[in-house]
Amino acid sequence: MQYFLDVVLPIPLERLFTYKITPEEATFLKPGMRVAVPFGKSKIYTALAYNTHQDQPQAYEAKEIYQILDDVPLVNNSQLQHWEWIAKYYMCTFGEVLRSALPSAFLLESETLILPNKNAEVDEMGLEDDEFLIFEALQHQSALKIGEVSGIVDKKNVLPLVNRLVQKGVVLQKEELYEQYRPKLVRYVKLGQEYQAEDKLEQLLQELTRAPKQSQVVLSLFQLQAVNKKPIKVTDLERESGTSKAVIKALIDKSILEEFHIRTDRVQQEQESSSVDAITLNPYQQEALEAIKSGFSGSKPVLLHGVTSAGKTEVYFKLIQDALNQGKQVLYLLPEIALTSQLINRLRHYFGSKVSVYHSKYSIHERVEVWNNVLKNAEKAQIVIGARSSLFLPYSNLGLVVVDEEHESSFKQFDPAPRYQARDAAMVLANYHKAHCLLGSATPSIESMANAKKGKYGYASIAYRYGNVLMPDINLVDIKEATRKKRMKGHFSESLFNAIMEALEVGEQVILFQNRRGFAPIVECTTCGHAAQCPNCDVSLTYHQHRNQLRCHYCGYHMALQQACLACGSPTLDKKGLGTEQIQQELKELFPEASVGRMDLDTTRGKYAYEKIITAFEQQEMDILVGTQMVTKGLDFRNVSLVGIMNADTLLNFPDYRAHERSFQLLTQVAGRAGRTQKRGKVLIQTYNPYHQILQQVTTNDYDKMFAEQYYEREQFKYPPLVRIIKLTLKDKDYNKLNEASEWFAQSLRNVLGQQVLGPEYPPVARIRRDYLKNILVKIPRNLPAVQIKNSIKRIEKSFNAISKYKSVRLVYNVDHI
DNA sequence: AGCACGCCGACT
DNA sequence: GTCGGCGTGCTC
Repeated sequence: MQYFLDVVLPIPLERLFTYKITPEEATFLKPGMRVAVPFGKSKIYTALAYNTHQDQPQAYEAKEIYQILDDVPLVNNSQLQHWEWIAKYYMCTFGEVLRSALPSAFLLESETLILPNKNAEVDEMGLEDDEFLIFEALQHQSALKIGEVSGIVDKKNVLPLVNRLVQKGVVLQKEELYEQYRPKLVRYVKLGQEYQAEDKLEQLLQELTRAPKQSQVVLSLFQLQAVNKKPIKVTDLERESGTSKAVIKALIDKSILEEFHIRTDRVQQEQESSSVDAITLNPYQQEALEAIKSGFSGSKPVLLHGVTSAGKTEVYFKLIQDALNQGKQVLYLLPEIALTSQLINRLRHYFGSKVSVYHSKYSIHERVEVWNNVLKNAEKAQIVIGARSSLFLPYSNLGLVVVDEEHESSFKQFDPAPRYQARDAAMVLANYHKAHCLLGSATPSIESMANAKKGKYGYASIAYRYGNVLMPDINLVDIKEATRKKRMKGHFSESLFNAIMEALEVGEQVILFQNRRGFAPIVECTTCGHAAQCPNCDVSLTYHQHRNQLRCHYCGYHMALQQACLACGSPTLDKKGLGTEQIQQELKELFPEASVGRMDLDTTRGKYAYEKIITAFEQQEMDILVGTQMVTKGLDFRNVSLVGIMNADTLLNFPDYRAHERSFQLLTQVAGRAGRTQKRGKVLIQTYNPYHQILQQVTTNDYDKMFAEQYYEREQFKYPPLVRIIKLTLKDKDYNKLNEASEWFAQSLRNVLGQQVLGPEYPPVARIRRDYLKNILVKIPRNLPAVQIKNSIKRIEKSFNAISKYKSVRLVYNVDHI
């Protein structure tokens, strides 16, 4: 009897692939195990076993699998179910979900190796120059990778060359599968067998009198051993003895020391479960907790709406404790930028070693370890705190999902597929596990609040800040007026300037928010009006001062700043607009005594860059911190008394139906950084438009009014949450082809779906990386079945793909596009 | 997505 | 004349 295995490959192809397996393999294989399979001409890929069966494929001869990679499933059934839901709902393939869900170290791919053919007589004279180069290289090296061959002959495409060599019998080809994950081994040393006995020490030191460094090492080893009985790390010994690895190596070579390795987790938990004082809630928090629990008992997700600094975290902690007491796992989701060590430390403080962290700044190895711990339901992974990808971990026993900063738009993955909304996917996940789900925010998203009002979610609120701290005092500064009266110092109004001065005088810190990185967005010629454009995208280049460069924020293109205008040659270049860099520089001139830090994408690259800035600011090494969105999240700085928003209008004028909602959220969140202790914090918002309703709502902290107004507008103009939106983006290098293709697509959609189809329209940036873009929006009324409409769209896509002239046009779906 | 195959411009 | 550009088609 012949058995077959259907697998999912981590590629954007809709269908499963079928491989031949033996009866033994059929018994052994379970869904969710990884298998290595040959795919295409020569490659070996990692695939996920989906199901086994006996239906022989008719149209082709199935290949055999190459190898089974797991003893037990790496992915459990509820994950498979959940991933399938994501693929369906967000209109992408299972393979795409798989690719982003599994840590990359689990997805091995083969690499072609070139080996010398030992058995062949090689006619050296019959070889071309480049063939000879490879032949010679293989006399010294046992194998070459394709990339290395490429380097030796300095060519890009070396496959014809390799094929010629194979034909001439000079080399052999082999596909090697690399295991990317290696357990971390720590090197330890102990005294060699012969020297274990007490009395040998003296003799040993005697022997080493002529090697002072070596005897120092031996002495240090004894000292370390005396302090505790644990094994001694080579690194510790090196430090303690003040010598080098070479000295220790010499002792190992002499067999005086013996080395050994112990496998350790990269993900270290320093703190042991500590018996910390129980969390005590104030009456407001207690009330919220009761409300949440009553929502949970009705099996509803609950929205916790607590003002900034209300102490939502303590409420979460209580609920986490409850879940742990029931022996359940907890997932605590946060947007990437809010995952600070401040919070992680607090969590570890209460829950000790039960906490695991999972996010993109962790290495692939660390992610593998967290994955395995969750899979084992290990003690140290009872609580997972992480960014959106942590909802893909192999939970078996989830009791609580907390989504903090629920309103954050970064929960929606933008690129690549799956373009999922982690908050929504987390609720679905919670549902599969029959777990409780809590959404928390100081400024809930319109859709979550709408769900709460409809009774679909439970609702709890905390209206007062923790410890009776007052809400910050928020004031608007009219910079139109100030500019007219010439009362501006650079980009600072007099009021903001004075407020900064006052804060600095009493030794308090200031945060300034400017939602744009770089120095000045545009460098424009005042003679001819020309501004340098990106050659690949339809945007002006942004000037970055620290490198004196013009950069494109879409494709990364950069060039040196020109001395004269590229169009007319006159040197009258003027910097327009405002970025964080420029603010920083102006501050240095206005407040020469103050130390000014900057936090944006450019200064927070690298694993610890972000932490460093925060720590420096926390420890008051900086007086003023200038930053983009990053400064709005989850940071708790005690000494900040003033928050300034350089220009609120850039936020409000964003061309997007969510601009107002988002402005309110952002401004309220930054404002919340001010005055987290007894003294009332001060917030100054500079704007050209002080009568804007959103700014009024921010100053009066009137969420309800904001919600009512925005909800009304969404109703009027048919936007979420009243409709669902699917955005289709078509891309092509050819402008005319794209236009034609998108008209075709939009028309076909209209034929089926009628007036719910908008566009095609160019997005604000109509060309990115040499591709022209066009968007089509499909609005689905809440009362219509989304599944059917998605199927209709998929059908139209099929017909579209059958039109050969549109072959090159790429199509991207974005479901629930923000 | 990769990757091979296949057909056209710019260069040793 | 070849090298290498990317358009097109296929992957069990």
